[in-house]
Amino acid sequence: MRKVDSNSYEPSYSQVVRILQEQIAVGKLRPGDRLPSESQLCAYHGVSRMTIRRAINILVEQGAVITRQGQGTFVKPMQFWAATFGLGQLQNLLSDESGIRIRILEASIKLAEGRVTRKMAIKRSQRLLFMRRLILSRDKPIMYHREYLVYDPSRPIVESELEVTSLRGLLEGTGNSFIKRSVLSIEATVLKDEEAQLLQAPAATAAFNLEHLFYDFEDRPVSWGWFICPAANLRFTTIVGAHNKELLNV
Amino acid sequence: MRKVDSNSYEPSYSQVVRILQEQIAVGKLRPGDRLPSESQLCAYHGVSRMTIRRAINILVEQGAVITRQGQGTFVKPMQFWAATFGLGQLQNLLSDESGIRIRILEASIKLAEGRVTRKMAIKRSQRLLFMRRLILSRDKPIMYHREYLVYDPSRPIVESELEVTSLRGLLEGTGNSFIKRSVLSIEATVLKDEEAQLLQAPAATAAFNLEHLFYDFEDRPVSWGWFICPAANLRFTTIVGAHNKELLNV
DNA sequence: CAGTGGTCTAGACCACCCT
DNA sequence: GGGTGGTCTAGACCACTGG
Repeated sequence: MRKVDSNSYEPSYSQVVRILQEQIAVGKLRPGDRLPSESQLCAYHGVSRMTIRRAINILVEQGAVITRQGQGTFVKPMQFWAATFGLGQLQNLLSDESGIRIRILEASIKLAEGRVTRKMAIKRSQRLLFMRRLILSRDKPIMYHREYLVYDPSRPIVESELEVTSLRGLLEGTGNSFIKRSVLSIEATVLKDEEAQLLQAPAATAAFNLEHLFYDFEDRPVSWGWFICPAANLRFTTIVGAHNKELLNV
Repeated sequence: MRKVDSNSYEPSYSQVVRILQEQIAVGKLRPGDRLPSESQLCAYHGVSRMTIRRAINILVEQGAVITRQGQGTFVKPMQFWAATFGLGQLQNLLSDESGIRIRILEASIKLAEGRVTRKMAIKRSQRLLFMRRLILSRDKPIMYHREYLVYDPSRPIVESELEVTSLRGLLEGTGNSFIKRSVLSIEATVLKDEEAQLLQAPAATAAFNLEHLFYDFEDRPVSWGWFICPAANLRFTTIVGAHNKELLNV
């Protein structure tokens, strides 16, 4: 079994993490097994207890092991429910920065009514900037976006929104320091006729609906909208359980 | 500004985390702002540097702040791309433990062919256990499951699969210590006629397709399958950015 | 009781950044 | 050079678990 090499450029705690990960990955440590105690690992690797603890904490955060006070540290079984899907995959879709363009289909002032007033918790009389955008990759439409923005000339967010021509700008652009948090949700949906036409897809195509609700630092909703992305363009993938980093590209 | 109370039952590092989170949440610390240096925080709160560092590391893992060696620690802007969606929502759907039943529609031995051989990287002659299950909640069908299992009497996984009558058992059950890792992916799809009929839904309803590929500790695929879940039953939600825990139930 | 992990300290040395 | 975060040590005391 390998030990920590204190002459390496890699920090000791990181070496310990790798060594333990490896033993789990090859099945030398199986789910439910107890790891050597911290003091044993200290003695074996010749490092201090804090270094060992740091390594173990990293494995805990990764979900690879679980610590039980008074008992020990144990290898976790694969937890199906622990799987998480990131929006990174969407980012990949849009990473071809140069080929991405945004076409603004509509930008108009509306008065709040119906669903919008409830979603954004605003009065019916409130003025809203309504926008419809089409996101194109190499001149092929890949996403459709609808958004309601609170129209308040005293808040510069509207201005910055109007200038947006890149998706990156749209979602993490210059103006986003006005946004404190955002509630996102993903639904499966079927393209409506209008959407299918805009996205040049057959009617009734499966699609993701990514809804977003942005809040400012006063906890007021400032923007509500959603992206429609045909299923063919997007798929969320993840790996759960013990694996080597190299597998992440599978 | 509040300080750490060393007489509290809450650990010091945790108090520091809360205090800093709070200052970010109320906008006292804005995106891009620099936090007080670690030594300043030590002096202010009257704790050691390791305690402060531990607190800051937690904020780093949460994505709330970023550290830059030689410069300082800064509040991160809200990162749309950092959003992650967990399978916890699916778990909620199935959490009504007593009301959940599984009906086995089919369980038969097949020979590998076509897609399956490629997905599972097995020979055409390989024998597979093919299963179709319907998951019911209070006698209403909510999910449909298809699965191919490598049929190898020397491996006990097949046996344990056949005994499965609860979903919890299926996904994290007794037999799962044979599974080292799993590749999951989510797609948007439209119910096929057969699926719609089984799920008692209108034809061409939007649905999620959750595909899973399980590997054993020898890195051999042992199970490939997918869940079909009508959109009405499932929605993935998450919050990104500064927020109080209480908001997570919104 | 002995052994485990959980918290915490008061130092140390280093790499890095800015002026 | 002076300040920042990054790594690490050698202790300490505590809470919890099991026999």
